Amino acid sequence: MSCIKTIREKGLKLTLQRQLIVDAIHSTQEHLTSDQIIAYVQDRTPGINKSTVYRTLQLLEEAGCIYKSELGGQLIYHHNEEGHHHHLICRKCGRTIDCKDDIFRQFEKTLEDRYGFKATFNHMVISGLCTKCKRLS
Amino acid sequence: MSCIKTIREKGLKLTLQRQLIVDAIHSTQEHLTSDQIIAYVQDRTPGINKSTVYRTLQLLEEAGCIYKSELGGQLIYHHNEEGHHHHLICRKCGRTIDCKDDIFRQFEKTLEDRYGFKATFNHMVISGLCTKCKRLS
DNA sequence: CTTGATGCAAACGCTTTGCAGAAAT
DNA sequence: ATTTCTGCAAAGCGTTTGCATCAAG
Repeated sequence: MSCIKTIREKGLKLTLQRQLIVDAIHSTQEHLTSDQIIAYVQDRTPGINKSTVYRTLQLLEEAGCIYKSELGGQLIYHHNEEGHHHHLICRKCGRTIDCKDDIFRQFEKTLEDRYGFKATFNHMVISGLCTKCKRLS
Repeated sequence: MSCIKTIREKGLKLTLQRQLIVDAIHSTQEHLTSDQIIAYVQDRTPGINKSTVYRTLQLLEEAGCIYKSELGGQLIYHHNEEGHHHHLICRKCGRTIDCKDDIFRQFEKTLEDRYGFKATFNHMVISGLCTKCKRLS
């Protein structure tokens, strides 16, 4: 669990709260909203405060342990175990497909050729329809 | 000004407030935040209320006259004169480059081939470096 | 005259902050 | 013992809502 190691290395204190928050983020390959993280943590140890969760998420983000993105006006969090990657989210069933950074290579080239623009794709969240839902619609 | 026409056609009332808000959105090719729209409108006619602006923006969005997206945690608004299009925003100088929908065609195909995923790109905002800033960095 | 829009103030949801007490090192 | 973290409560921010009044049609 590299988050824990990072916390130690930075001389930060390793509290139960922080361990639980790190757990929550690693509990899924999908994104979590702050509410989901708060629920996970409070479910296991009632009494843990929202502000602690928000503070820890901020800390973990600054330490590079997690990513924060936006989806539908909500902030969402994801761990950073496998480096840069992206998500395809089905707007019907909500299924998330992870994909690697290299899908953007060709698209980046197109943008650079046509507009001279060097795009940066940071942990993108792309909305659409997955194979199943595409067939049904 | 097709927004005005749409308002009329829908039997909605054409007030000074609404005209000013439509003006604001057409005053630039770039995105505007709600704050910028509120400022534009109040600058010309002091006393116009925020809630009127928010209500009108919602109305115009539902009528398909404007787009709402998110950028850096903020909601941003853009008129819809030329149909679907996208923006490349330079994270250094803030310059906005408009680009047409067709830049995504090939990328869409890649996603469909590799993941069976039918992506939808709605008025995307892509961050990166423009030609000038790229050279300087 | 009728319907719909406005301004105001208050509520909203999510996130952040100041502070005193509590826990990790 | 010394930091640093926590819970609490309160404030912050952008946005939304209920309501009485006002204006467009």
